Amino acid sequence: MTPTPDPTPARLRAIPSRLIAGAAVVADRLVSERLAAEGARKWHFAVLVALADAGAASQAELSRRTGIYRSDMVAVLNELSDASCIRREPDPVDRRRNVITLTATGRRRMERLDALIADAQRELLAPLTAAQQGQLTRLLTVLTEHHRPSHPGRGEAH
Amino acid sequence: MTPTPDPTPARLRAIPSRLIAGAAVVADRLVSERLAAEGARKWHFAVLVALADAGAASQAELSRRTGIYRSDMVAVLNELSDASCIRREPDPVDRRRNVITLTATGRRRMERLDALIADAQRELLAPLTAAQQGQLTRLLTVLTEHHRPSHPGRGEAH
DNA sequence: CGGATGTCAGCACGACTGACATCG
DNA sequence: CCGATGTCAGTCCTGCTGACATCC
Repeated sequence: MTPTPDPTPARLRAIPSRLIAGAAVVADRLVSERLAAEGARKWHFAVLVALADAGAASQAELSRRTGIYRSDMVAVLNELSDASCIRREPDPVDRRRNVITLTATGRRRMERLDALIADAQRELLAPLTAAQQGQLTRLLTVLTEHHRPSHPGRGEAH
Repeated sequence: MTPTPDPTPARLRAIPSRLIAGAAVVADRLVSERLAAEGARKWHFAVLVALADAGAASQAELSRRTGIYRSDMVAVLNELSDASCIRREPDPVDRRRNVITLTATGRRRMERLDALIADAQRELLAPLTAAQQGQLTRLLTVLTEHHRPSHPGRGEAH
């Protein structure tokens, strides 16, 4: 009957950083569960999209596109390679680099995962109206954009 | 000169769960850095507030109020106890329990940490107008409230 | 030479599980 | 007996660091 009153003190519930953290947990669970059903993780999807949308690249470049550390990128690419989603070949013009290429299998997989993630987003944002969903993403975009590593103060002009 | 163009593909940047995750990283860094300057972590603050706002309680009850697992609560309380912020005494009426009480030292520490965290929130939300800050917290409240563990579908009425 | 690259080993943390003894 | 409690041990994941050999 009683709607399970939240035992969390109001003062804690009102802290924005805590709200964001809570939302992140929910969002991550939603996404990860769907992807897990397909044996994938979000990093796989991120790399696949980075390749599909911006073309073949070195591992370091993929790190920058996705935000994955280049140390961790190794394992992700190994898994994607084992699943024939990508090819990893030495760069003929720069022998330090590997050129990562998306395969047809990889593209199909990306599209499949894309659908799963879109579902998760829908479920995540379901409690909000369409207008509110737009507001939220806009606000978060401004916020994160403004807090980029290269954006500690307010700009790089000096 | 060029403002360091974000190499992240637009498709990835537009995913709400990714936006939220990014914001969570920023928020967590901001808060944790401030607290680290004082040798504290967010769990310490959460427990102190839970005690100050809702009164003395058992460890299990504190777990529910703060969201910290009762396994991990042990270490947090040990640290708070070492710093004389709380007292941990066996409950005379239920000998399984410990009664956790906030000390005067603990209350002062809580107030100190509260100020630090408020600073962090201000910095976090600085890129938004006051109205937008209100919108964001409201939207996130609705979202998280609606995705509570006891709230998977849309309500407990049936 | 300085700097980038791919790789590996390892750390610190946080969420979480399992087990256990105690007790209501 | 069932269930809650406090505690400990240990797992898994992730963000991140350090080091190293290779190469521009």
